[in-house]
Amino acid sequence: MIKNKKLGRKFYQRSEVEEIARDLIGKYLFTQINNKKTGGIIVETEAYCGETDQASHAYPNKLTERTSIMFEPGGLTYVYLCYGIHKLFNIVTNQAGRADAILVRAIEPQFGIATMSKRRKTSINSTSLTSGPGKLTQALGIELLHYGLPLDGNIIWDEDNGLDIEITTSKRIGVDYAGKDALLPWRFFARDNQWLSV
DNA sequence: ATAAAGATCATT
DNA sequence: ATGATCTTTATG
Repeated sequence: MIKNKKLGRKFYQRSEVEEIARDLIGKYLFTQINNKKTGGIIVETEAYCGETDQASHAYPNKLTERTSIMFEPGGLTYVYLCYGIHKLFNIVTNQAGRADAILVRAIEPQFGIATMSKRRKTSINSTSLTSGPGKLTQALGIELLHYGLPLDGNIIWDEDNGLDIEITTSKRIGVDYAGKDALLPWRFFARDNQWLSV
């Protein structure tokens, strides 16, 4: 019997962002938007640390209108527009004043698949349904207006479950501008999963 | 007020 | 490989 449970503040407010990014693999991510519940299993994440990590929007503790939410306590969303086209979904972590966040890069679709394929304009069993950071936000209905929402179970939230998944790491995708930090092994993904990005 | 740069994706 | 597309940020 699998017991589902929303993840609490304690989970997100730990100080090691890469540890949380790893722990998120295998958890559920849900949205309830326009009266449609959609979601799946997180299979790929990336950790970003605002204080030390040149790849982070908040490096080096850079406070702007966009990054301000990252300085809030963990358990909020950070949504931003990438390349003028795609909305990327992040989860803010750590304590107030620590600008860490985790980019969710791929999920394995599980709930509301018909709704997701309609939003994506892809066939219902297409492997490109949620296999990338811009794709999953489109499938889940996440928009810029969802910036700063708490992951409290009303609109966007995570749930624990009984899954035990083998996790692999690599350098992060698309952050070659980050110098030395581009090589950090801060991308986490479920091994041999068909719903990964790229 | 303007310019440059993207944590990507679909198409060629 | 390349083009799309537009917000955010920095600079003048």
